[in-house]
Amino acid sequence: MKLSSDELHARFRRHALRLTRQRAAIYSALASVNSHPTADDLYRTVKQRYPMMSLNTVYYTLSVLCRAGLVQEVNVGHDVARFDGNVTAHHHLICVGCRQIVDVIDEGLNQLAVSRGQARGFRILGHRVEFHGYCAGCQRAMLDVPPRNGQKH
Amino acid sequence: MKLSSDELHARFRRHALRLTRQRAAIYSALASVNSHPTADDLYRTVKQRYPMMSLNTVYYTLSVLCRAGLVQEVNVGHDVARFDGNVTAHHHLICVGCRQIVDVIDEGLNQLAVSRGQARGFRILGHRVEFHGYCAGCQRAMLDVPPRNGQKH
DNA sequence: GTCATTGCAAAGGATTTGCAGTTCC
DNA sequence: GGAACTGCAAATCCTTTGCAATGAC
Repeated sequence: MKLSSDELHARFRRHALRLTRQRAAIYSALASVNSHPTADDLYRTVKQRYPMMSLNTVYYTLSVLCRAGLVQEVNVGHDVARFDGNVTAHHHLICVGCRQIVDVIDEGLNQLAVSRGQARGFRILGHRVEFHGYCAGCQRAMLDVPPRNGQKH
Repeated sequence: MKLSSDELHARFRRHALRLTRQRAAIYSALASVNSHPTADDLYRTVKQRYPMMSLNTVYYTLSVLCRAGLVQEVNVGHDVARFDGNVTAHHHLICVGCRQIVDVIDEGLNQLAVSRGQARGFRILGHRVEFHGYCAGCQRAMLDVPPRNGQKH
């Protein structure tokens, strides 16, 4: 959903972050979408309104926002980094066909813990669950076009 | 643990993979260790016995083994890829300090499922759970040296 | 006014690709 | 014998870094 200007200012102030036009644009774009875009996706989106925006700034801003906890980085394999403006507890469904990422909200998954015996003295800060599979669209596509060998994923 | 030559041949044959000296060395090195090495770690290990080994071959071999299911790629953030010769169901404990990865064997975690309502038509193939935290060693180190600001992670 | 942030260009580094020679099945 | 694998070098691509100019607080 769209973020109000007041809310935006409040969030940045709460985390003691300077609010620049670029940051507002990048964070708003990310927070208003649930598609887990890459840095480059965000760059292209934001550049439409701020043509002087540099990709570097997108990366730098995302790293600042990540560190502040306003944004989360999501990993799908070792390809490009993808970002998530939703920092409430949730997990992900990942399509190994088209790489789309869908949020999973499930209180049970939020409560997972490692047994004492397995924890090996770790102090656990959090956890992530990723489900891998084929989304509805990719399943349909596989029915239409029979699978080939050597297909990546 | 060390892998017998017979078992090695059997595994490769079972997956219809050609067994070369390089592949034997790479796979043995990975299967006999539980430290989740990078491609470069494996390269350096294996190069000691096979000095002509190329890093490219390590990458190529790992990709073949991954696709065959003899090896698993593990992601820790978006830095280097790390590999796991243990392909039985298990999950990971990841130290955000020193980046070490420790296996978690827990039947409960293996049984996780997404509720029908959340699955959005996905056909789930598998899932992974990552616990993030500080290992015992990093906790001790933090006590000795008080934390600084701006510390990555 | 000060210091973080920005934009540009260039560097860095993990991984992939092209290709000729070699080797396994 | 032929397809797959290997090694070398070069290319690719995401991300980071250096640095001077700018702008937020």
